[in-house]
Amino acid sequence: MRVINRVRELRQQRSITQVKMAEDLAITRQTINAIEKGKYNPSLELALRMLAYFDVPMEQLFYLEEE
Amino acid sequence: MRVINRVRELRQQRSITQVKMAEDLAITRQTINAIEKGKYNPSLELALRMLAYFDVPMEQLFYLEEE
DNA sequence: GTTATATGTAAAGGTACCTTTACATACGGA
DNA sequence: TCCGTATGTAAAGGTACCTTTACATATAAC
Repeated sequence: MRVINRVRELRQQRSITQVKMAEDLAITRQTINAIEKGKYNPSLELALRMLAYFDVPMEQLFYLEEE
Repeated sequence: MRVINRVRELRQQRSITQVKMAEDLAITRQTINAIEKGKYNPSLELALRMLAYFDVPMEQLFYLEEE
């Protein structure tokens, strides 16, 4: 059960750079990049902050891959 | 920005024990207990599995405490 | 062709998450 | 009382998350 994320898609839809998003969320650019590249999942807290940032419900940003 | 969770409330509403919930989710009872007691937050993956388990949207199980 | 912007990646370190193993308290029923 | 069930908690170990620092490539503008 992997977690799929659409961070890159939503970020690019809004024409936001990794740098700006990192600043806005008070985290590092490397963290954004690693999450977009699927290196690891964000913590629940960071995931919730990203939902608020993009103003979307969970299922539009993170969801479980079934198998 | 703390994460608030209502795991205990939803679990008890459904009359499910920590033991059964842990078995159903294939995790340990200690993990359920620690999360209910606020010792730490679940990973995003486990949080998503709990949403599916209780069949509720994110905001009914986990949300950010504002301040 | 140099500069600025955006992104990719890596190593090292700290903390959070989750496990296994173990012991403990509280409660209800036989 | 004794037993079974439910819950609380602790220590030790492994992996995941996130940081700081650093260097790297690609592109577009001037």
